Amino acid sequence: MDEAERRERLGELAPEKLAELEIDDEADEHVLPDLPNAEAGEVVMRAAPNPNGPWHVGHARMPAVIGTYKERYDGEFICRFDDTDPETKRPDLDAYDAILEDIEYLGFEPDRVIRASDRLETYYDHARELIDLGGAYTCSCSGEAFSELKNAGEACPHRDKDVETVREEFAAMVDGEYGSGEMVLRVKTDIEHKNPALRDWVAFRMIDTPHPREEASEYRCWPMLDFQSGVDDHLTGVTHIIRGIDLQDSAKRQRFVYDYFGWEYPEVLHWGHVQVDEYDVKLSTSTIKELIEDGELTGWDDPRAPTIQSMRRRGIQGRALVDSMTDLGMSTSDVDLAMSSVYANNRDLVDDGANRYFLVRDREDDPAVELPIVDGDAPAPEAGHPRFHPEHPDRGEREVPAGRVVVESSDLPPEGERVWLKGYGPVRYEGDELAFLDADIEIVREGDVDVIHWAPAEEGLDTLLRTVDGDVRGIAEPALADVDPDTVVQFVRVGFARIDALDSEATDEDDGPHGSEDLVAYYAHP
RNA sequence: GCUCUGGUGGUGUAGUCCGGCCAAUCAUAUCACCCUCUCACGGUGAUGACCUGGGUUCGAAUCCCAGCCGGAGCACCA
Repeated sequence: MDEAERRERLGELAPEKLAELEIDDEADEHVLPDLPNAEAGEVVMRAAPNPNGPWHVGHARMPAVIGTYKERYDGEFICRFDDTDPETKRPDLDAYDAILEDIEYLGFEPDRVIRASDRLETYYDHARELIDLGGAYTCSCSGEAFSELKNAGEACPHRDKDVETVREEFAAMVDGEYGSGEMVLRVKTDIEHKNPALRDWVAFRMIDTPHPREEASEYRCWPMLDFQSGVDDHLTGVTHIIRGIDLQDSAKRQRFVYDYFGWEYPEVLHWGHVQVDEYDVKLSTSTIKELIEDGELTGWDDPRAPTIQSMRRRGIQGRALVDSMTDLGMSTSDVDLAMSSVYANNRDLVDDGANRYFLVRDREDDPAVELPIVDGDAPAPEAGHPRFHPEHPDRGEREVPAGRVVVESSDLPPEGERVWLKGYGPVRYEGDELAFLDADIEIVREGDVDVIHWAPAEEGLDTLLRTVDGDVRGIAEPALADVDPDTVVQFVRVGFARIDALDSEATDEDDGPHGSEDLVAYYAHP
């Protein structure tokens, strides 16, 4: 009796028990904890990426979690680009759209997309208001000088300037009359606060480098994250903020501004950093960017890169990544995401749809060997006919021409022993040929004979399989030529892969496509 | 140094607020077996964890104290 039947029986015998079971099921789907003080229809959350590059897999967590809560609470999902540093975290103009595409691939669509660099006047207005409230002062101390005073809990001489002067100096900042480092606007908090991180922090500073977006290129006076983000969260009606533990003090800093304005601070949740196993590459936009610039990686979608674009090119569905991310929960400690969990989720999603094909790999430590199939105790058929999918006979069978074939050398039995070519039949390995045998599938069922995959030597497709661990060459069966690019297939006994192209374009990579391949595929996982 | 913050199997997670139903949940991983033209899927089983030490209590993963270990902030980065 399978699960469905069991439930049906239970429904007849004890309906109330079945109802309990179903309630439990529903609870299971809520992997994430409830949001504090959340009311359906009134939850607003935002992802606030810095557009300094396309996303790595760790970035999937924010849209995954926000998107999941949005669905649960019928809330709103804002994507706000916090692009207020034209210099050290300089925005990459292509990254805005790349990030939006990454979000779409994950299966979400932001209800609103905004850019902080469009909103400078708003921040200036709030700064002026804050100055009038006596909550901010212009300061020309050097960073080091102020830091020393701050650590000693002492105010700098600028702290007591009269509002009029502050107003004028801030206007001069906005007008770009100071150079980088000459003047900042500080929020007046508590210079003796026991946590030094909260003492009179910088709200605006001067940056000489123009912003890469043309619309914002004239501005020189830029808000710091805590000011900009704090103002925007309030103005856009954000009710729940999720941020990393690196921003643990942000809420405490921003509360000073909220208090000046009489605003109510949103609920805040923090979570730890995500690391991903299986990659040598650090999960960091700038590191990946450097590797690409140095030619160590071919691009953001290099299969060896721990990026969203790479996942996508490998045929891993966004949903699989999202499920793994929500499984991570909301813990404040750092977590390691096991890629095997993403793969397990993806397998659930693609196994049923992925048709089966043969790819014989030709690796240095396990080369493909080419052998003719000859008549043995029985005449050798001209072709094999394996199913497209073991559980879907209705999808039909492929035709794999026999004659001269290739197999992976480690699959070959000892000389004189038998092996079953999947979808074709039994052969005996005779050193330089494979002799077709008069035997039926019983020899396999008895356990004496292994079943292996194979491909025709002549009609086979010269294939490049790009994997996390580097490129693998091989020969694939010709039926793959009829598969549309972007289809996810399973290479029998190898793993799932996405068909990338049916003819390759040459690259200047050491090991990349030479342009002669008939097929390029990206490996997903076993 | 100062200030936050956290520690449940290899990984993630439930349980911790309001001690007993927890000799600890679920998933993944690994191994074995079953199924199978031997991959994958599916099924069965096994492996494997409450950071340490005290205390409170009839009873502690849960409460208290100390220690150990980890992460973060103290930027004119986000």
